[in-house]
Formats: sequence, C-alpha cells, structure tokens
Amino acid sequence: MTGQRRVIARVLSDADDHPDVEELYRRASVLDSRISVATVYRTVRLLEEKGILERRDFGGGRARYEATEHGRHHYHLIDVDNGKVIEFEDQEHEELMRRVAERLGFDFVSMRLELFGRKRTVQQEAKAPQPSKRKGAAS
Amino acid sequence: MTGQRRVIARVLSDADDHPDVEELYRRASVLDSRISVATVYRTVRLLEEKGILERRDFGGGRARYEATEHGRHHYHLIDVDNGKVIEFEDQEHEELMRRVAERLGFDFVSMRLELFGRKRTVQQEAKAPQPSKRKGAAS
DNA sequence: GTATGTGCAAAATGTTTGCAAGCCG
DNA sequence: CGGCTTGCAAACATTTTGCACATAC
Repeated sequence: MTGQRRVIARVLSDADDHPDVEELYRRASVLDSRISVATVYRTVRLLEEKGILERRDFGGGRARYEATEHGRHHYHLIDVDNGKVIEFEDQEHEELMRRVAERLGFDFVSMRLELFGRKRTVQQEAKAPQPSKRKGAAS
Repeated sequence: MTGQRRVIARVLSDADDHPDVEELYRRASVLDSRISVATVYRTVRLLEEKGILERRDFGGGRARYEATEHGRHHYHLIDVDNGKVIEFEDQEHEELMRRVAERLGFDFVSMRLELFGRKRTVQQEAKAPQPSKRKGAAS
C-alpha cells in the first residue's frame, strides 16, 4: 500500500459518479501532485482485477469506473444529449437474463445493459441545441 | 458507387457473423487486393450513418459490425472463453426498457444489451483451458 | 535488502485525417 | 471536366510498457 494507491482509492470511494481515467488523474493530482497517469491506469486495472472496481463503457472511447456494489445491481441510462448518466434498478432483469443464458446452454457470467434516452420535455423542442459531436459530460 | 464500396458492401451482406474492421479488410482484400484499411473504415462509418450497418462493442477494444435488421431485434451472448457470439431474441425486452425510460422521464432512443456466459458442460471441467488474454475469436 | 511500485517517455492499438492522385458520371 | 473517393502515411486518442529510480516493509 503506497501513498499513491491510497490516494487513488480515496478518490474512487469518494466518487459517486463514473469518472474516466483522466478525471481520476485530475482529482488525485489535487491530493497529491506527484501521481502520474500511468499509475492511475495501473491502479484501476489492479482494482478491477480484484473485483473492487467495475469498468464501464458508455461510448465516447474512454473507460469509466465505479465501485463494485455487492448486493443490489443497478444499470445506466445515458442522456444522449449531454452524456449524463442516470442509474436505475430493475429487479427482474438479471433473473430474466439468467434464464436466457440457461436456455442457450450457458452459465450466466455477467451482463451489460445500457439505455440511451432523451429527456422528455413539455414543449418537445423540435430543434434542441444538440451539443454537437464527441464531448460527453461527466457523471 | 465505386468498386471498393461495392466489394465492401458485398463482404458485409455475405457475412452472417460480426466482423471487425480488420476482418472486413481481410475478406475484402481477397476479392480486390487494392483496397486499403482506411477505405474500410470510411465505408463502415458511411454505412452506419445511413443506418445500413450497426456498430457493436463486444469488448476487446475493436468495433464490430452487422447488417441492420429491420423488424425483430436480437441481442448477443458472448462466450467468455472463446469470444464466440450467439444471437438470441427476447420479445419483452425492449418494451420493458421503454417503460423504464418513461418512468425516469426519458424518451427511449436505443439500448445496448450483452450477455456474457460460459458454456455449461456435463463435466464442469474445473480447470478449463482458458484461451488466455485478449484474443477473441470471430463470429 | 529485496520485492514491488512509480515516473517518464516511448510503444502499441484502433481509428481518423490531410493531401495528392484517381475514378465516376 | 469537377467532385467525390481512394491510398498512403502521418496524426490522434487511449492505454500499455521498459527501464531506472524510489519506496514499503
């Protein structure tokens, strides 16, 4: 347990969003400016292998991370207009997928589910100000 | 409509699996050896924008493609031991997700669902010959 | 003191792009 | 011909890695 890992672990457990490596690096740098990106990459990989962290891919090319929650699972709805992530639960879902896997002759290992949606507004603005190309916001 | 696009379109419509760009390039090269990877990238992007192709991410870092199917949707189960992809249908699924989006105040745009599983064998070989790290097979 | 972790910069990987040349209609 | 398409190689973005140095225990 080195200082750097302690700091990165701290940042991760404090986070209630889904930061990517660059964001983790930024936050960790505030607490200890002599941390390098390479160490962040190495640490998240380590923590993922240990099952402490989970890697997510919400599109946009970079991996994002969140602490593993033991017990109730949750899924993600991504707002296609601003990249914001909303978490939701769906009790029946995993059980349903377990049955699908079984039907196909497989043991369920894991699943990935992401929902993409657009905020439902009162005046369904016909020409919403689409934030253009590939600059997804955090969360 | 140039020769190259014709060839690439051909390869795509002939494919009943989920090739990545490298694989498409390989198959296209057989039919016309003077096609470049750049053209394959440009063509799949074009076809995706036109809604003819769909890009998938089954993990492993590279995008994979399959022809858009109008009508019944299907999902994918990835065999974690060899990367093979099995397609399956689940009638109720999309309707379920539409309701979830609605409950959260969103209009459903699209969803992503992947199931990861391991083949259920008779003699659950305790130490299966895991094909090591990151060399997912085709399909 | 030794195994392990780190910083840095270079390499690897997958994808995109600028540009000059080529093909299509 | 005039514009869209190509090939090539260079540029990109993210992630990994080799190596010498630093740190933990």
